Amino acid sequence: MNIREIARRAGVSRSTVSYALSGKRPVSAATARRINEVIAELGYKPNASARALAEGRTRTLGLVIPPASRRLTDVQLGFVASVVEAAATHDLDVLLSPSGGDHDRSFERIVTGRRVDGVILMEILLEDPRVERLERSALPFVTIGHIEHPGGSWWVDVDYAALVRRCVHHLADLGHQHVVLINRSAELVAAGYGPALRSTAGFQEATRRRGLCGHVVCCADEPAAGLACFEEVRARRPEVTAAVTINEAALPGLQRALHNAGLTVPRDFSITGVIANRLAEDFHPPLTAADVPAEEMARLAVDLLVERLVNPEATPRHALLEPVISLRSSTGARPR
Amino acid sequence: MNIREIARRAGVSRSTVSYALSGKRPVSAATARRINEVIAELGYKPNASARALAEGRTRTLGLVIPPASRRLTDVQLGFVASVVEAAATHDLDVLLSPSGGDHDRSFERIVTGRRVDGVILMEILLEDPRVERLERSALPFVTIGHIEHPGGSWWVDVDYAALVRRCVHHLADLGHQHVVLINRSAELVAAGYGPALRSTAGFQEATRRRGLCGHVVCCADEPAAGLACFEEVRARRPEVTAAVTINEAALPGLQRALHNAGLTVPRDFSITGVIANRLAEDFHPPLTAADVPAEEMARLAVDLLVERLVNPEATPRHALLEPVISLRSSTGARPR
DNA sequence: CTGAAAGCGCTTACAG
DNA sequence: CTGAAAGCGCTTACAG
Repeated sequence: MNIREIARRAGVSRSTVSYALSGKRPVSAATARRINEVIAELGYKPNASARALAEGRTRTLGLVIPPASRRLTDVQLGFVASVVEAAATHDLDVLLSPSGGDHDRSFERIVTGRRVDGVILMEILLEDPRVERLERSALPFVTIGHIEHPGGSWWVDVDYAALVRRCVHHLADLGHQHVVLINRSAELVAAGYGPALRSTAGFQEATRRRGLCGHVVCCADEPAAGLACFEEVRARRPEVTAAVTINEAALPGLQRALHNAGLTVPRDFSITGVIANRLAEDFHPPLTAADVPAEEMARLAVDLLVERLVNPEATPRHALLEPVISLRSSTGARPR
Repeated sequence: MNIREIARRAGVSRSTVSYALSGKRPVSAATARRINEVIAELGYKPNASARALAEGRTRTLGLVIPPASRRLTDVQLGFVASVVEAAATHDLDVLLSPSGGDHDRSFERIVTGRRVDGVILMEILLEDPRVERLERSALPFVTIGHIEHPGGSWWVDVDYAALVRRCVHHLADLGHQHVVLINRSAELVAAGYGPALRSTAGFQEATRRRGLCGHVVCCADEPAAGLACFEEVRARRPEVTAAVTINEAALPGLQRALHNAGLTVPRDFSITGVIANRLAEDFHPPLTAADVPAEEMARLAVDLLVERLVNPEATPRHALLEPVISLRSSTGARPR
């Protein structure tokens, strides 16, 4: 079942069928109708590989995700689904590629096999070999997260520094004087993971400005680490009355640690941070936090990439999102 | 940069380059070395579309996921990442397609555009139009979840009936006499979602056999519903001392409801069920539950699909997994 | 062991 | 408004 068969049955040439399908050349109403009838009758769809080969584009985007072994957070996973939906609105398919670990073959296939027209790269590091690889490849790409880049680049990010600053100001307004930032893992910080670094910077700046005593701790991305981390903070700095966190995976452990310590939120201890909507609402009590707008980020990333595909000469653009902080129930006045 | 250029630089014909790459025809050691040098030097990779067109296969699998709008559970999302990893071990790429909602175009592209060699279909219903569509299409596919099918079919599933039975037996052994099954949503049950139906069947059979008083309630896939659902059970059936659940999304609400009711698990109330490892361990206290083995399911699904691709005449095979129940800390003797 | 050529199923100048 | 033909970059019988 191919275009030749459709042409034969409709009594026209293959080019006419092709043009009827693409609309790139006018086709008489009668001919178009006949062609469409045959197509509908046989359920014909052009062969994607043949079209890609002829057109020089695949109508497919690559989405590079962290490997499953490094357990994806809720936000990350929601982001994947949202990218697929956003791409679908442009009639683009999405090819998934794990990277890192021992998945270089998969990443190389994406970059160099001309399987995709462009790439969205999640979870980039300040020094990221994948970014360098993509830059050499001439394949258009958009990153989630950003790196300061001389020539400018295409990205979407959440302004972690600003959000964490706002969280600190909120706590300062409530009278807290000793606060802690529960950051992502020490490995990520060492690897130059932007959100972890920028959160620290924002935290330190805001605590300084407000005259608070601020303390930053790294915490692995898992509940057990959250528990241990909080217990250590309580032991070493009992004067701390509030925490800001960007570590979603640690939340259940944090919750348990608070419970174990007999602390009631927000009466005895306040918590805020940058957390996926869904997780913030599942916390007990619901967290006052900046909701990471995964859907919006996905949509913007796809839109930027499409813009770059349509116009390869476009000057780099980006979007730095600063979602509002949703006031829920996890922050309160400093206990005395 | 194409195969002609490689051939020219290596001083051989295009076919020899192709055979050197595929190994489908012997190539003299000297020639092979020369070709490989040129390839390495130029970083050449065959154009995937051209190869797909010539070979008649795309080396790509389609993974049909539920739409992001219907929020994916943790298990489902982990499954996606695991499928990508399992496919990568076969050097296969994965094309993602949301289905349901208004994503029929995407699904149709997958099915009919010859974009993929085979499909893995998640979250199937007893009467699933997508399954029927795939059956008509002659595209090999494997489902996650199964439907009784006359001719046999290819699938991977977890034996929810057996696992729920085992949970009930466990509770019966601990002396519980009034137990409840917290099922997935009424909509899913109405739509014929297998795990929901089979869990109910297993629950009813086991409670009958052990002479327990069992009660089944449906619960929407979200924390708020879990909370409301549990409160209603407490109000209407205060004699209930244990719950079995397969509803992961409701767990945070369940947790909160238990807390609100002043119940300590497992002293006052026991909980068990079929729950993703990660969530079971995040519960407080950690849940005694059957861990849904998402990674293993993903690997098996990919392996089955690959087997079917390699041998189109193979008789349908399937895998019904019955993971062990991990004893953690959420079940105890019936309170008196 | 190697090459020349046909063919995969499209798109798109070129010509009318 | 339409058609014949070249071309996209591979693979694979066919021939030697």
